Amino acid sequence: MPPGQGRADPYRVWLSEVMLQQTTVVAVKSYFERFTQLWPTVQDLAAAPDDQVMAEWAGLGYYARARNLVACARAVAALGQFPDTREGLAALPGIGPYTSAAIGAIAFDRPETVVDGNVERVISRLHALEEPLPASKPEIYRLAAAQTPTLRPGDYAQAMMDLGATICTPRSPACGICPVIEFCQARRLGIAAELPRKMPKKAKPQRQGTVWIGFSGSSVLVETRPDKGLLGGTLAFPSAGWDGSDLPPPALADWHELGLVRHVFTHFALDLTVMTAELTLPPERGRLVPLGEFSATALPGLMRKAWALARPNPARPATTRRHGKPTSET
DNA sequence: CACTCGTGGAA
DNA sequence: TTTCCAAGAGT
Repeated sequence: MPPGQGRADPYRVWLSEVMLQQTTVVAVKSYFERFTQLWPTVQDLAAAPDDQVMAEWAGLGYYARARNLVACARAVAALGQFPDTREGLAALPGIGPYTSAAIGAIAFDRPETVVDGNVERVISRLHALEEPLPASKPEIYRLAAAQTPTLRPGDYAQAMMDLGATICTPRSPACGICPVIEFCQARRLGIAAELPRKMPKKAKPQRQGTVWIGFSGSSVLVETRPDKGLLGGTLAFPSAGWDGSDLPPPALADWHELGLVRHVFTHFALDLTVMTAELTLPPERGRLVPLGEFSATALPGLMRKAWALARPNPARPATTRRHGKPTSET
């Protein structure tokens, strides 16, 4: 997508913008390449099975994005093409205020006001906004809209985001090489690095839970999680105690403890006890999958950590199978 | 409007 | 080790 060279493929713009929601470019890159290779067009993606898309998304996080991605692809396939207006785009699942504006500007050359975290920071500093986020968002949007050009709005939007990502960074902004330093009120006041101010965030509560990794010969017991809620729609091992569910083990068996997995979600931290057993009775939930057909890459990060303790042939045996406090407690 | 929803890298 | 946080959306 050379700057100023016509328009980018709406499908690729959409896919990349959705993947980049709250996710770094480095983390997205390989996923984007994989998705566009597997599904070159929105029609291809629309025809893909849900579980295959979920498996390819595994590890990227925020799994509602993957579920909305498929729903959106199917809606667009039914329409025949992507809507070319912000309103039309925003009506699709997984496309909100930011993404609809970004696609409109980048793919359809529309002068939409594109405001992401980068733009919020750049605008906050340019105008030295002292009011903390998120209360300052309406004012940020007004100021951003007032300086959005009608010429090459897509390049402008990406330039603003690149400025925030590479120069006007959250910590230690590189004001010395900033191309718009002469317009920056925060720099003039010497408070650039302190903006935007933010409301203090709540501490993360600690949760406990248990995950059961059961084997039956050369098969392992897995389940697909409900679409709603934590890790919604992902492949997982049966678990309980941490996500609102309080189910018993998925099968009556001689479960024994393998260790503890620590994981941090957006709004809580989790200590998950990993149990394993050889199943001699049919499981009451989940399904047995032959290890030859099982790949940990289809699991979300939390479940990959648990699998690392239970997998039959650890390529590299972990030096520590137990986390927590090795000192006391036997 | 406050809360839910992942993950991994950097300071 | 702890904290922050990254091209937000849905409810």
